[in-house]
Amino acid sequence: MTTTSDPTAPGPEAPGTDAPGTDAPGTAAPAVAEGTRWLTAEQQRWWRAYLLGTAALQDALNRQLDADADISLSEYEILVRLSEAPRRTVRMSELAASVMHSRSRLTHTVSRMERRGLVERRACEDDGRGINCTLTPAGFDLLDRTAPGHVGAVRTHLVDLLSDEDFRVLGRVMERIAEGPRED
Amino acid sequence: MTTTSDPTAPGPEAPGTDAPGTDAPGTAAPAVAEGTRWLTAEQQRWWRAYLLGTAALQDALNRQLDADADISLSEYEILVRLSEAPRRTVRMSELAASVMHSRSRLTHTVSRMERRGLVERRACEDDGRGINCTLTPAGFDLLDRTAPGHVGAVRTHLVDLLSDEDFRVLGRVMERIAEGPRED
DNA sequence: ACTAGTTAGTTGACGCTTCAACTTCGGACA
DNA sequence: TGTCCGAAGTTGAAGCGTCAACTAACTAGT
Repeated sequence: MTTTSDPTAPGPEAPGTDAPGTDAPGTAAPAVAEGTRWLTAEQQRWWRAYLLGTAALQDALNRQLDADADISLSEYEILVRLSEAPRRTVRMSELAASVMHSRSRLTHTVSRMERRGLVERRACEDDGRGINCTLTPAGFDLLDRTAPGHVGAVRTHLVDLLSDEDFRVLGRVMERIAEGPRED
Repeated sequence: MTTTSDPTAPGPEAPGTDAPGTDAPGTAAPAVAEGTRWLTAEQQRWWRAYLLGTAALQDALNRQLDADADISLSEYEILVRLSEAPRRTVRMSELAASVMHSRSRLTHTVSRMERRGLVERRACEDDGRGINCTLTPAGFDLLDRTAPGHVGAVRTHLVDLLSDEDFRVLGRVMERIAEGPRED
């Protein structure tokens, strides 16, 4: 497998059995707390697949968007949320919540997007603290041009790899994860 | 729903029906290419859940690890990979591949970890280009101390929210996603 | 009205990631 | 042997995200 360039057989000094990750440490491990509910070998496999899968998908989508429109997936998501809102306008804090960004992060991102002319900010009428973020025509055009390529990527890297049923399960599972444990 | 602070009814000028994201644009949209296979409303819902779910989980795990051990999830994964290897040693490029990081990213991360005394780098015997990365005792200790808390977080934010069957499906699905479409 | 507490949003510094450029080494082939 | 190409790693700059600190405005209790 090309990996075993090390000829040292797993002899006495070779560890590897008692390494904690998310699995149980080998039999009588030292400093490890005892009450821990480690993952089974199978669960560990799924967990690792999760980490690699999400990383791969994120990567693929980001690259596609960056190449096609010089925007990131997060920026794309912001454009989408705005495009769907009543006057293509959403308050900063709502926008932040809807894409799961911190307010700080959204401020930075929106500032960059504003510099590019994709969105505009304007003070809220009814709430002196609020700021409304609006999608500009240029921003909408960009989204419009970018959407087909993006959907294509989502399909090839995700949807088309799965049966309808699997995708449905994935979706429901993700909804539960997004909600999180009882009151986050 | 607290969101509709805007009293303007969806009248003539109010858009929102023809906004492309991953869904189909409303009826006769303008500039949108015609051949696009948009996502159905249901698929879109799952896709959005995916984005929010993965974001939430990443966040929760990173916070837990950062609070407990001042390391990120990526750093934790590196510690795990090393701890499992024959001499707690892995070549940089293999390590990068195993956690899906670019070589550059791994170099930077490992440099930081080396400064903290968690890992060490040493030239490869057999290949003049290669660099071996080894987990130090201090690094292993950190992993050892951190693992229980981390597994706990993985359980509360993921495993315990799902039935065994759902988790299995999630895992298999993620394996397919990680592999990606025919030859990446 | 006054104060305290909360919510909305921004800012700047610092840390992590990406990207392109670079160095070094190994393998193939003449 | 010399040359060429690709693989392994590193580097520094620039972009993005996080964190803590800050301003400003709403809310509430007195």
